[in-house]
Amino acid sequence: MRTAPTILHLDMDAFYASAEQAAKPSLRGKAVVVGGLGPRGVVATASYEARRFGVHSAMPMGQARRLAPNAAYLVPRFGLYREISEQVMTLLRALSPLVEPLSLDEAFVDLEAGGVADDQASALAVGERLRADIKAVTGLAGSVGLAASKMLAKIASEEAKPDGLRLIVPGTERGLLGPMSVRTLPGVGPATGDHLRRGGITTVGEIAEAGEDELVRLLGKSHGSALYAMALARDERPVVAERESKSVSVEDTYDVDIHDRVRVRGEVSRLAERCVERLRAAGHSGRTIVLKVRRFDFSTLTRSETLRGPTDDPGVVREAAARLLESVDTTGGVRLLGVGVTGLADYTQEDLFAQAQAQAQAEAAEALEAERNAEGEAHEEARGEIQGERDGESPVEDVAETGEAPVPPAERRWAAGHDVRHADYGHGWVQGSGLGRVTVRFETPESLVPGRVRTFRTDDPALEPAEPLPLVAPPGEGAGQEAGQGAGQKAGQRAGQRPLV
DNA sequence: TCTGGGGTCCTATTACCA
DNA sequence: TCTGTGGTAATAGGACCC
Repeated sequence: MRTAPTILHLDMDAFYASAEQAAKPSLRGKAVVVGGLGPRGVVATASYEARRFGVHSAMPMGQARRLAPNAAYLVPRFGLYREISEQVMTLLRALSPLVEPLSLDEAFVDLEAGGVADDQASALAVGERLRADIKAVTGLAGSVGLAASKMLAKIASEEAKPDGLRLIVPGTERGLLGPMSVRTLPGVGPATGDHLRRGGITTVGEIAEAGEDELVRLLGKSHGSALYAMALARDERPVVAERESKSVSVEDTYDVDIHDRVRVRGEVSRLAERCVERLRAAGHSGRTIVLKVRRFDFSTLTRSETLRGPTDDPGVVREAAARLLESVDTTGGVRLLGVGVTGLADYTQEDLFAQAQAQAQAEAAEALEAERNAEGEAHEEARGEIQGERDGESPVEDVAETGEAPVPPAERRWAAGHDVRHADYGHGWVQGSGLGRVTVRFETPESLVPGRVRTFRTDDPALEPAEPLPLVAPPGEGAGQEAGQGAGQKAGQRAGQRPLV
């Protein structure tokens, strides 16, 4: 057990929403909700202003709109968040080689391994400087927790929010934890929380009092003893940099349930392709294909199939997914479909090719033998994993692909919150769209006052999608460095516009 | 008025093999 | 040859996290 608080946990405050507020001056100080905007969307992040209305993460969007009808509703822009995240992670890695990112907006840092802090005072200094650096580089606020273990550092940063720093002094952990809800502990969600409550346990202190045997009885060996240890503030988990991923998956929830079996097959095929794209981009191949189906009644099931060797061939994955689908009843409709690959390997293309060839040969020989043995009697159900492309004439897909190419509606092409550029008015972002119109607010992260709002036809040739601008201007580059940006924006300032939101 | 998308880990059951 | 036995994969589901 460490005796100094040298594990740091950083948590960016309301990350997606804060990034959008930094990018869009007109949203600063206002309720902002980022998430899926479709009929089945949920909230990814709500700004602190929106939280005052009761909006929070994972809440259905419809409910959020009822609670905060005047908030700004935006679709997430992961490209932007990833860039900001990289800037933050770079600052963290300057502190220590041991940085463990948990997501785009969270990470652990082992300060001791970095040699930047070995006692309370130095840890505090590092934490405060880090927060200042993050603000200077990204313009955003992050909260820092410092403690002797991961669990406590994370609890500390939670307590520090928003825009704060908290250090848990070694030796005070048990007293601090005792009165807290069991839900504070990592790994205790709604189900485990209910379980414990039924066992008469609602606080961390009560877990400690109950004893390990009782916890194991309630929750099982692994979970029970892990939780008991946490309740005693025992957590020896090291900070691990570079955890390699174990699976890759894509899934889509549809705005309305799909009933048509042919469409279901078509969607599964598309998902398989997208999954393989991601798999390849990550330089991986995988051996187990997983199909996920959520039915109309929200019941979810998975079906999986393990191939004889890893693959990154879209045809192979598509066909495995299609086979798995055949074992699933979709009458009644499906709301979600997903395709994933696990059992990842980073085989090179060459290896894969050689392996596929060897396998094809082996199976050809096998098939020949079978043919000899089973005198013309039907094809034994050789599942033909690797050499799937052999039977390329799949009638199923031909049918599936006859579906007309969907024309993206205006709301998709001009997604709320995305950046655009207009030939005359410069840089702005989509405030809303529909009915052949798109409304744009012309402002940049540098704008000092909310920008002016204009409405265009969705097919206006002067309007085009644009990349997000940096939230903080790089040194030496002032505002207005973007040609054309000034015009619309300054016009708005001059006229003192207070556009409606 | 319902309930996203991307993951991780754990558990139970079954199959298979030596 | 029959019957356990134990280990390891594969499969399915569920909880949890951000």
